Amino acid sequence: MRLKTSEDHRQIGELSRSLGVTTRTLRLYEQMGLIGPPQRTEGGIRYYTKDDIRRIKFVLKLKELGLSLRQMQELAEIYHETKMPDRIMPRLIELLDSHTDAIHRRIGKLSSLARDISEYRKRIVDFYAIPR
Amino acid sequence: MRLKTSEDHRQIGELSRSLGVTTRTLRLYEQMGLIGPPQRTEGGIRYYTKDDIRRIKFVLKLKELGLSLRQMQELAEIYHETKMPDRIMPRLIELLDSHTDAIHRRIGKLSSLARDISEYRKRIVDFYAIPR
DNA sequence: TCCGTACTTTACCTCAACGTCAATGTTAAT
DNA sequence: ATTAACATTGACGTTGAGGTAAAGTACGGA
Repeated sequence: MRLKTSEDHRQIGELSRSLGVTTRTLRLYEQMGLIGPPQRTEGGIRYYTKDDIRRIKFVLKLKELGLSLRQMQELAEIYHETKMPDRIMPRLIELLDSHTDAIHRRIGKLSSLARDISEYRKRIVDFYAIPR
Repeated sequence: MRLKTSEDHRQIGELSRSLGVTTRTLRLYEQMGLIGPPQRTEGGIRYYTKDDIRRIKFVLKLKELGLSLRQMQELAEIYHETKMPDRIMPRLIELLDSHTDAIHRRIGKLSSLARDISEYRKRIVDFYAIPR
């Protein structure tokens, strides 16, 4: 039997499939330092432990919440410097807050944009319909 | 006196400034066929007429409404094929409509995202605040 | 031991809409 | 004629988040 999905060690292909990302993504995150490098076999094949996987899921969650990879890199740096979540959590909250603000601003813009468009559309339709 | 802002002929720098875009943008739009090539002096310097400028403003308006350059290219092609706005207006309306839909979808996503974030934030704050 | 599949790294490609040089040419005014 | 300010084209860079291909290696089952 393959080592593929034994209790605590999953290799990249299977893991990526189960997480809904590509292997490229996992390697990229590793390369960017968002996740720590996992253990390897003699031959160099990555094997991810439960902890690794939790870490990855955390990163994916943050991404889903709209943090950019760059921001997560920043968090990872703080994390490595202090090793304590005491420092990282305030920063994370800060990032989430500013992101929320940005979202609300964006929503505002899009709303007014939608209004503009419908107005513009109306003018076009009127102009296009009446002249005949 | 410079020819820069004489009645009907404005050169690219002054025009771009007054429109709030860069010269690069105007040249790009021309290169992409979104706006027709303006007259040039003997030496090759672009001089924009009022008509040119109206056209540019139209393009910028559409852009403001969220049309991509690619979509405007498409419109320009239709326009060149038929030379009649009879064809172009329905297509423009179509594009505006689909764009409006996209905006509303995007707003929906962002709204739920904002909710997710605030929930997540709360969990973090709770977890961070209580344990001591 | 061989095969097929999964894995490895490296490196270039994608999209959008420009930004930013660089090297050179044109214009208008003095 | 010189100079300052502007213009020209072309090419490469940027941002974000990976995609894709190539060429080679590792592993597990038969």
